[in-house]
Amino acid sequence: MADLSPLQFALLGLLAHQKQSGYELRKVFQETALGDYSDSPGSIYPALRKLETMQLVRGQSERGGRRRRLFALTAAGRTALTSWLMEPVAADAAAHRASNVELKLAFLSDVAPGRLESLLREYSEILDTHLVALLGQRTAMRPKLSASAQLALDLGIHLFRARAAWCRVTIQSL
Amino acid sequence: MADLSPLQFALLGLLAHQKQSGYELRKVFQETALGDYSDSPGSIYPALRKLETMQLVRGQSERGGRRRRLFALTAAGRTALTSWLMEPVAADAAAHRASNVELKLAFLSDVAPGRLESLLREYSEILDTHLVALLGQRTAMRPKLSASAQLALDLGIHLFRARAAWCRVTIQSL
DNA sequence: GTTTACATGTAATCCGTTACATGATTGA
DNA sequence: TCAATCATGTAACGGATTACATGTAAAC
Repeated sequence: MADLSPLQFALLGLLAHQKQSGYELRKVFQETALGDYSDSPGSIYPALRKLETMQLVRGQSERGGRRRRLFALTAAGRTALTSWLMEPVAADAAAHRASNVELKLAFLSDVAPGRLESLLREYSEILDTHLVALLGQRTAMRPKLSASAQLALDLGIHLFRARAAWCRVTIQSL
Repeated sequence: MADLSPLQFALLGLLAHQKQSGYELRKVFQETALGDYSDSPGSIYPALRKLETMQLVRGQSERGGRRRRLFALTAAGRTALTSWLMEPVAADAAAHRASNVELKLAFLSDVAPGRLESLLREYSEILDTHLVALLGQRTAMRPKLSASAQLALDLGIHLFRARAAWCRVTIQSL
């Protein structure tokens, strides 16, 4: 199974929710905070076509009114999306793709709602170990860092703490 | 002035601190949380060469011991770095490059320490307005979102809040 | 003397961005 | 009818990733 780009997973996730045209998908990226993808057609349409040749989505031209293509997930597409969501969080963390987890979160209910709690637990654990590493880095490098570099590191630590805290609260509330 | 990639700015910033070889720079990306750049030579060396042809850095081969090239900022390089740091934060925010600000933070003391407070203030303001937008989005879209999509949005909001809070505290402490 | 770390490079590839280009439909 | 929105595409470009490739010096 060739793995896909974050953009392609985002498209699969959105299509899992409902059939949409390229234009509609594009607007989602424009208007919401779903990853920082370009709102330009040059990214979405080629990505969709690629997913189509991989048979993960199927596009059907509507007739009547404006010409447009409605894309839907295929069974294979749903499988690909699901197995991505099921992947251990450690894989993303190892690849330094922290935001992948947050992207996954957005699509979980549509495809694999049972995965929610385990994903949060895994994420929480990864965050904790990463935090320990960052704190170690801080004490080790403190003397060598300029004042603002220390601030940058502090901000990083602060954000990881915030993530971890959010995970804990959210797990509690389940 | 052609603008540079985040990686190139990161390299300039690191070189502003001290002369270093490509190998040393590479290790910084490997070992620290400075952006999520690859630790592979395929990214750093070409980027350095490009900076060199632009005359923003100058590399000098050391003789004796191992063969290696020590890179240093040129005057033009320092100017380019400084003007990037001085750029209004709004420009980054508009380009959806939130993490650019955090990258800038890391290098501020070495080049433009006076910029620290104004940068934090600008960032803080941008974060606040962005937060308002996100909260609006949440109330507007709440009914249409799946449970996990709401969680993803919540996490996003939580992290922005954490950033904003950190800014306020840090500004206070100056 | 052989492994490990130092040190630099190139080539293939992929993918996102930017910019350009086209045309249909709706609404004022 | 004229502007705005809907809707899709392509072409050029840049830059990062991956993998490959090479060689030296230190350490054991």
